[in-house]
Amino acid sequence: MFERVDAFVRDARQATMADELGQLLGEVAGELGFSYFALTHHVAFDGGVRDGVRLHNYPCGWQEYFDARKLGPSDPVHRASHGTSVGFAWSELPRMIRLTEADQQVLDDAGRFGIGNGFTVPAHVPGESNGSCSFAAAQGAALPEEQLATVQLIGAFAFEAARRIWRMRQPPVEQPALTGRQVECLLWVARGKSDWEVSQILGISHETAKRHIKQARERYGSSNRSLLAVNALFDGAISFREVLRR
Amino acid sequence: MFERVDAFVRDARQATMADELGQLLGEVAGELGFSYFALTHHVAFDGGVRDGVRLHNYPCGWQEYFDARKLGPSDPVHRASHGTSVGFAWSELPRMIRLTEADQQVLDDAGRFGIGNGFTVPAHVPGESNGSCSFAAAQGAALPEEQLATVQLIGAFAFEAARRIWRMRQPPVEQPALTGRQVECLLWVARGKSDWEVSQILGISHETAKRHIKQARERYGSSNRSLLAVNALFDGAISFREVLRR
DNA sequence: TGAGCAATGCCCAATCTGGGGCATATCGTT
DNA sequence: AACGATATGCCCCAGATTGGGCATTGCTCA
Repeated sequence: MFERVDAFVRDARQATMADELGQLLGEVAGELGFSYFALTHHVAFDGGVRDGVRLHNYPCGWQEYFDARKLGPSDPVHRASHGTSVGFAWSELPRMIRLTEADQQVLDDAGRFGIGNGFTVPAHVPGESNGSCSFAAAQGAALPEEQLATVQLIGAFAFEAARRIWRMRQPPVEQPALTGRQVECLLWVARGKSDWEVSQILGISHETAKRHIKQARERYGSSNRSLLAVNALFDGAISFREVLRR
Repeated sequence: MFERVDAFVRDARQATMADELGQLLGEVAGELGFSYFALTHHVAFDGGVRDGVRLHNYPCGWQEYFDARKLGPSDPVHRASHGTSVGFAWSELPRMIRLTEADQQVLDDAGRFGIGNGFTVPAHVPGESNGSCSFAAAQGAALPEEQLATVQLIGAFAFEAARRIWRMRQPPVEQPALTGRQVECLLWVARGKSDWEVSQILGISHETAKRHIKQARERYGSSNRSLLAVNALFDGAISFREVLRR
């Protein structure tokens, strides 16, 4: 199996086009005993090239179903993947997130489209949309349970290859990271401090603190400090651990 | 090799204490041909139990060197790991980030401590500190280049095991119960809406929206809406997926 | 059937925030 | 030497937020 993984990693590194990578993924998925694969960013797709990475061989109609409901960020499998750093079987979902009725509906509908049980490997890079790479059996077919380690590897390397290809396709605006001072201010903002309090804590003027916070907002395009805190937490610029420490 | 990985994953899942996991990591690192391992969150450590995950067997003195310079978030290897979703050899660093003189100094100093070349596997979970799991050869020794796939697997599963152990260690937080309306308002607050906008969206008066938001703040003891959003996200009253959907 | 709570509404006043603009000093890099 | 990025400072001002208080309606549960 290791040789197969190695071969996939080598091929994936060579690939220069999305279709090529899709082809490779389809082949390896089949060999591992899966009918389907799906490598995607967890964003709502509505046609733009800049939407994000997406490669899959799900049954006809599923993508339309998925997009019509804008499931990218809210699909239960995607949501569960936001809470872990390694792959998991979909049968674990109830232990990972609270499944709402809408979630259950999505899972049932997937079954109706012919999608059975599956494995999903999360792929998160700070500052980018969250993503994942899934492998699924056909409805009714058994999931090759012993393949989690292999799938974990294939999924991770496939996602990285996809990132590389998408970066080549549109190398554009690299989002300027927050400056050190902006992060410091941001931490205190997320801790509920006012501009003035932040200035006293950091030993700078009220106006300068305001400025750093304003620039952090602009970096994220956040209209106010609440959304700023949410966005910065989501992409890892600051973490709950730091913010709520002590 | 796959059996070795499987055995590690099984053992790691059983582990209930950090030291146990460290022991397992040390063993597998040695078997793979590495002298050192380091599994850590990328935060500045200053002694608190809540600082984050950190397990390593680096040479005596290195941790003090590292902490004195607060390298957690700025260490060049850590920084490089923030730009990828799969493991990489440290020899790739110059192609991944711009190495400043300070970075070069850190790498040179690591060599003086006896740390040679290594592999690092990133581990990111939205809303948590970034982290990674590294394996390094002794200074002068060759890096087992063919082990990247194995290291990728061990690193990922080890990090997840560490997250599980640290979560168990954290004291459980009791949830202030929010009313349904409070949660609805809160969602829009976290999305960056003003009181007035929330009132229009929910079809209630400006004053009533203010009231719900105020009461939600009081439930959490949050001094303002930014901290309210952070607290509510942290304990799961609202989730990134709901907030950032669409 | 009365207490408690969720949800709704309104008013006031002090403070905070967000959007402008202007300006200087210090770094690197080019 | 010029440029860009970062960090620092100050001013103005409209609108948003927060912290008080007061009051009604409908529901549930003991």
